Amino acid sequence: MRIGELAEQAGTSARALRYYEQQGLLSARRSSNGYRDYDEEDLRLVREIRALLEIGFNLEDTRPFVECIREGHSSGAECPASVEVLTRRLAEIDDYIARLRRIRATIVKELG
Amino acid sequence: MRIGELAEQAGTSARALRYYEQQGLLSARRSSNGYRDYDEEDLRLVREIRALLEIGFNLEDTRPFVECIREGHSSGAECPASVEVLTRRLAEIDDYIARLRRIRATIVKELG
DNA sequence: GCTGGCGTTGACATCACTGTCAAGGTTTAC
DNA sequence: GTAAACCTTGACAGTGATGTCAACGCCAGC
Repeated sequence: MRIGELAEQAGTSARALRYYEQQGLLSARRSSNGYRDYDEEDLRLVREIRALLEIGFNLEDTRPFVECIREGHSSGAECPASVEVLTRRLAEIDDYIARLRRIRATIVKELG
Repeated sequence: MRIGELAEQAGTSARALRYYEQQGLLSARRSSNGYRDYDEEDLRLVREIRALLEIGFNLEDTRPFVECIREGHSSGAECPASVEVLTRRLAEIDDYIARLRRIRATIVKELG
């Protein structure tokens, strides 16, 4: 499939896919005319990336998941490096929630 | 007081203060040599700005607070426009905390 | 064979705030 | 009187992911 279709299926843009490729997260065979050519595995990969981005990871954080899938695992979260990223992010979220709670209390006091 | 001292007292940089001025949040008398000259009121103003930035507001959001203080109120949060900003931010925080909780649950499940 | 829609690369724009540098003027301390 | 430390303005850099535009190539339908 070509880049436009992959983008649509994965809910993103061709521009974003080219960027992921530039960052080494995605690679594409080329058709004889130079067009990028993707398969179902690429679709799974991009969907994993998008899902992670949507919950607040940055692109670099998605790398272990991508590599995990490339190594043949069905879920990107099955590899130690991915687990480490998940664990770290979990701690960040807990910290952030705590911080937001403090800020919330400050605002409520201001409003009170 | 001059810009360097104000920056230090307010815990920021001269660069940032010039930026606030450029954005119309801060104004400065000029000494005969062209140097910016600030007083205690400016210090209060900048501290208010910094406090708001630190709890996640952007510069534009601080404008109502700054104007509130300029109008003579002792706290920037005393004016209706400021209250509106605080209320909006409170709702955003609540939404964000809820979202983070959902993300947290997702991650915990992944790690499961 | 033309038009429209897709693809290609490369480059610049965005947001918000700040760092940093250049090239110069001023003040302070010795 | 000179060096260090401050000030001035203006401009460019960088973050992260993506939008957007330019200038061009390819292909399908009519």
